[in-house]
Amino acid sequence: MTENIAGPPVALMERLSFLLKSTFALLEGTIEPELARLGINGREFGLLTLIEAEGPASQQRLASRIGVDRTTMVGLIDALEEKKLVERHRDPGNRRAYLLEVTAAGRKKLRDALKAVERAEQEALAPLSVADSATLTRTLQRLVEARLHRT
Amino acid sequence: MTENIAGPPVALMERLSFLLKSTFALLEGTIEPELARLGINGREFGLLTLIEAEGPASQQRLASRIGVDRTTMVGLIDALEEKKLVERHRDPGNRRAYLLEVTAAGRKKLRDALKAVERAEQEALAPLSVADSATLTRTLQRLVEARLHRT
DNA sequence: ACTGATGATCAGCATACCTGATTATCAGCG
DNA sequence: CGCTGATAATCAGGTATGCTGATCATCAGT
Repeated sequence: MTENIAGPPVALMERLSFLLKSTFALLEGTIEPELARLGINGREFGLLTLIEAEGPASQQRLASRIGVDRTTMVGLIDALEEKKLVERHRDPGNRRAYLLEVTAAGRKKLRDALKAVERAEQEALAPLSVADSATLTRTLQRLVEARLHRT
Repeated sequence: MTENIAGPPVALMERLSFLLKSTFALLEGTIEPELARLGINGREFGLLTLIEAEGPASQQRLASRIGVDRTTMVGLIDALEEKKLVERHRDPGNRRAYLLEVTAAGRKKLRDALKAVERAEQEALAPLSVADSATLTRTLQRLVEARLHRT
């Protein structure tokens, strides 16, 4: 009954980093195809979410919020702008910077994508009870928040 | 009291994929420097763990166990072999394949690395109670295992 | 006006990973 | 035996990604 038919060995199943990486990969495998049908990817979804939540903000400010390099952000915004989901507006109070804003189409896309992501998350969490899913989310939130307060 | 001083916006803190990725990054940031002092990285640690657990096995068999491409495995084993931590032995029963084995030095390295990893994990989990940490690990294990049984 | 800092951008480099082809070996079958 | 198709490892090449350092425009303070 305790065979090890397939999958990783027991030793790795004890390693938190392996579990986190595997679980993330599992979730990504569900989410990315869904988002691809909407013409975006997971990172773009996250960035859209961020821009909408943070209101108009500069690229560097947004980049620092999600741990993306400033030079990488250029390409990400390029892609979103080409898809007419966000717009670069010069900041009148600081003409070096842009104020990034989500377009109406971007908000629509975000709503659709959010539905898809939530569906994918629920599917990925299907093996767990609702209570256990909620506990998992809260536990991870605590870890991420604790990290911020330490830095 | 509910200010949002820094860190990601509330909207992203609800997204499981974001939480998993962030938590993994957090853990990696602790583990990798520790392993670097031993001259290996996280992936090599995982591979060493796997080879020791799975006994002598072929590259492709091991690769499939951790979701690594067969061509990527070549370079990984090259690096471990150069460090004298594993050895390629031709399989006498199948001279196309190698049987990979952990050397004595590799086992020693693995023991040291395991200690470092466990220390880093405990540090990363410090914000949680021991019970909550155990729950987190078990929950993630259930998700990963459920995935295997579905495939 | 001059100086140092900042926001966005770009060129160039390194890394990582996969696709497809190659070589050696195997197993099965006439 | 000697084919034939499959398999293990490898390598060459392309692609994607992300970073470092430099550049240009702008700002803030003197």
